[in-house]
Amino acid sequence: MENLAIEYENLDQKVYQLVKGMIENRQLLPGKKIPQEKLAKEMGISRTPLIAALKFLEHEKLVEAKPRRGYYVRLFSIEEMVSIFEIREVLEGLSARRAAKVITKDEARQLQTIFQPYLSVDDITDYQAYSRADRQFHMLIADIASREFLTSILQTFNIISLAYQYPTREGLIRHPNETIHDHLKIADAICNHDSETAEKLMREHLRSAISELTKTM
Amino acid sequence: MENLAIEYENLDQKVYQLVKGMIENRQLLPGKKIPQEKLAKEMGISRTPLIAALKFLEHEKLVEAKPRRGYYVRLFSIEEMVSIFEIREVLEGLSARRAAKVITKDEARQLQTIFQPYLSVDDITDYQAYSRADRQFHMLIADIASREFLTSILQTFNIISLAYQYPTREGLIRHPNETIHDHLKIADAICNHDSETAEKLMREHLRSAISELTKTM
DNA sequence: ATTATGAATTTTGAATACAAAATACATTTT
DNA sequence: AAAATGTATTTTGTATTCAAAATTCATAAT
Repeated sequence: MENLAIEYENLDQKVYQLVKGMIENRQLLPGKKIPQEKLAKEMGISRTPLIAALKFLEHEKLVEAKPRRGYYVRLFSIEEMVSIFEIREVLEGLSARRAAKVITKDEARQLQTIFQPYLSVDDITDYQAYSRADRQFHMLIADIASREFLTSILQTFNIISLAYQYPTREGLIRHPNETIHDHLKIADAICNHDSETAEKLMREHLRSAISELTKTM
Repeated sequence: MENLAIEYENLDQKVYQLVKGMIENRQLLPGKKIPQEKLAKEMGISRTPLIAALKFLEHEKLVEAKPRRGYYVRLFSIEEMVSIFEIREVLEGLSARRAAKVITKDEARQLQTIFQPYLSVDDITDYQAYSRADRQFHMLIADIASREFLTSILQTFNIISLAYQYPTREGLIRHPNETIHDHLKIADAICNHDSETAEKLMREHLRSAISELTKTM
């Protein structure tokens, strides 16, 4: 009677992923209007599933709906960025704590790998690559934590994505030469199952971004 | 050139509020399918804006889309409830801290008013009314905090709403006779601008719900 | 030359349309 | 009677349509 259910799917999620990707790699720029007809044509679909995807993104605050005027890629003020990082502080602190409790050997290897390429470099200049690594790092920790969370509630907040909309240096607030140390220490704490330290370090890491931001206000 | 813009609006948000309300007052029950045609007719609109609203609710996890099968009101397992409360712990802790910093005289009065009716009662039996007060209390704190957050990022998570989907006693996990004291102390701390204590008490309050929940697992 | 006006064009919000899939119901088979 | 099958009905996902609103662009007025 109940389903060993074949799971079907609809276009919503695929289109959502695509558009989100376009925002993340700056094919769609903050502040710019999203051309519905054009985009839909490019993807070979009608406006209906595109609008569905935009609704998701609107809810994630990655996109803004201006009624009768269309959808725009969200552009954050410094003040809003501070809010985003305050929320990240507590949420990713929780992620780090939980990740430390449930991480597997394999995931630990993955986590350690991300910043491997930068260990021997003493001045990091490729911001784009480092920004990608940074995001990957924070996302992976959220993913690991979310496995045991059973729901993937944490990622749906998507607060991490918002953070990279900062207008300079590929969304990086502090210089890679500084943050690389934070990242390595956090990774160590998580891999050593030291949940208390992991939470503490992650919070401090994000708090540093906040002080940096408030300086520019 | 730029707008002192008249702000227009569309049906999405109104329909969203309506459907959300129906879920909150249990006119639509957890696990039950949402009858689109019927609902749309009742509201005097087409399915288009209703579906838009359901997409929002899906993203908030208040509703679940089963492709080719429709939308269902979300039913949470105990494990998922624990996750929800872990997230509430850190997020509402942050809210309480910020609220304590920015609360006005007027808002303080409002906050103190919510549990006024229960001060003289020594056995609270109207769970429905108390549940409403409880939600109002947590929401108000989030609102106050969000004013200074500039974006209303915090409420959009809507994690608070999820919490009341718990299947017994109108979504209340601990008995009102116990929680009333927590609430009064939290309100006091916030009204006295004691942000540290406010955060600590709010966290403890939610942590108690978590232990209660884990007992039943 | 800038600013204002207004028609022409494009875009939006929402209803409607419709094929494909799911569900409900009746009928037949075991 | 229970299970399986087939048919009718309903519902879903997506495209299409269309009026109302916004934008663009050309022209006229200051």
